Amino acid sequence: MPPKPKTEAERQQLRTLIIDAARELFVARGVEAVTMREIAKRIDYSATSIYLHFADKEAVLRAILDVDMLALAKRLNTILQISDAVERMQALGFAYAEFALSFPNHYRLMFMAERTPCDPEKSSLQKNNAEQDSYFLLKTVVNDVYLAGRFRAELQDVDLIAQTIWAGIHGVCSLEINMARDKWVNWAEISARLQLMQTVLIRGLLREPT
Amino acid sequence: MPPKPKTEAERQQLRTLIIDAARELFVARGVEAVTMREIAKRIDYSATSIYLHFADKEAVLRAILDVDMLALAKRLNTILQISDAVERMQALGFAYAEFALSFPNHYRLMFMAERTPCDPEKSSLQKNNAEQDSYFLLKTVVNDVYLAGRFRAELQDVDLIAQTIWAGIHGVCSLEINMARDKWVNWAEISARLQLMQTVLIRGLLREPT
DNA sequence: AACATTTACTTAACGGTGTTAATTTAACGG
DNA sequence: CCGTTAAATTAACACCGTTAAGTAAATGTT
Repeated sequence: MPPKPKTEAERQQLRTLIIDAARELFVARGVEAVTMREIAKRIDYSATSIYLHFADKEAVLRAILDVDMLALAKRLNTILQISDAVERMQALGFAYAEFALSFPNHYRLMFMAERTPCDPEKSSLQKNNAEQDSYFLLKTVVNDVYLAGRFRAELQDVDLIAQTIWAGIHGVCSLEINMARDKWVNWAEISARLQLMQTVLIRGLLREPT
Repeated sequence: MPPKPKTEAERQQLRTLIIDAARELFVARGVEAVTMREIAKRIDYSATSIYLHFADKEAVLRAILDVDMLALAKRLNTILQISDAVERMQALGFAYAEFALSFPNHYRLMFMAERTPCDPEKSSLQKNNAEQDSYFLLKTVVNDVYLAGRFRAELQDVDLIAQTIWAGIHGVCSLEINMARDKWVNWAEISARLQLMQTVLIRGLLREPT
């Protein structure tokens, strides 16, 4: 039974209703496995109604990722209360990994699934705002360590350092998410793998005296 | 026009014809985007003929991965000619990354795409044979470094060390493959990222003197 | 030599997909 | 009070993976 006029607030409400239903299903069973009809059923609408709010399935996914990137950034920002720069950097790695391993399907959507590249222009998130942009937060945290003169002398590119740390932690998490059920490899405990990666990153990047 | 009898060799030939056509398409455009009808057209058969040789699309993919895992192992084995254990270990990392970055869609199928876990029972590859099992090759190479007493004293688990190296290299490669087109991040050169990861791994894992 | 059987393959068809077009229903502005 | 418009629906399209049913050629048996 379709009534007519809808305030902008109501439209937005329905948008987030769709996003939340879709996320729950995507996370539980993967994007490809979930149908538009299924998402619609979940919120008692017809499948075609979704197209009044999103261009296509991909657009629903993008909207979800935008919201979740913000959630990740918010979560990671809690480490800013740590005063020591190096400790803060390590804590960021652990917080990131905790997110990835707590919500593996989430993480897969965000950082492992094939997708069209994310354009800052088209995102609702503000780039270079640490509260919304997790990469910028990482860069900031790395930069603090850099300014404290704790990195090895030859390491002068903060982006390069940040990307190496990201790669290390992401490597551990993504292998865990994708391959850890594989019987082929005799996997060590994920906590041990994560801890060793952190240690290796710190030892490999910081100056010798502690 | 269907003739009747086919030798086992001919059956096998058709199997690899299907595999090769499917791989080419999968690698070019991703598994989901390629249809069975398309694979069939490529080799001038009807779509249903594929089902005479494979249970379903997933089975075609598995067969491809089996072949390609072997190809990767073969490629990586060339590093065994290097005599120094530490150099050999580094060379393995570079060779692995070269494979991943040269055949990104291949690599995605093998190590990044969601898939049912790989069971050694059902694979044609021999586990713990360095010529076919790349993880075993890595473990062997790591073990040589271990036996040479080059790792830090507290590192006693060869699997853990191997998995950390794998995670580091995989992290660099998978971020490159999935995210490097992303305008959000100011990416450093991939060669610099790979080199720094190698350096960090070596510094983080090996004993101090050299 | 004739014929039933088996094999390799094809076309037809099924249920389901993302998406678009056409249609209905309800509230608003005049 | 009625046409317009917005929100929703149902119908429909082209295509997907897969299965069922059908067809043609080589074989083994008689």
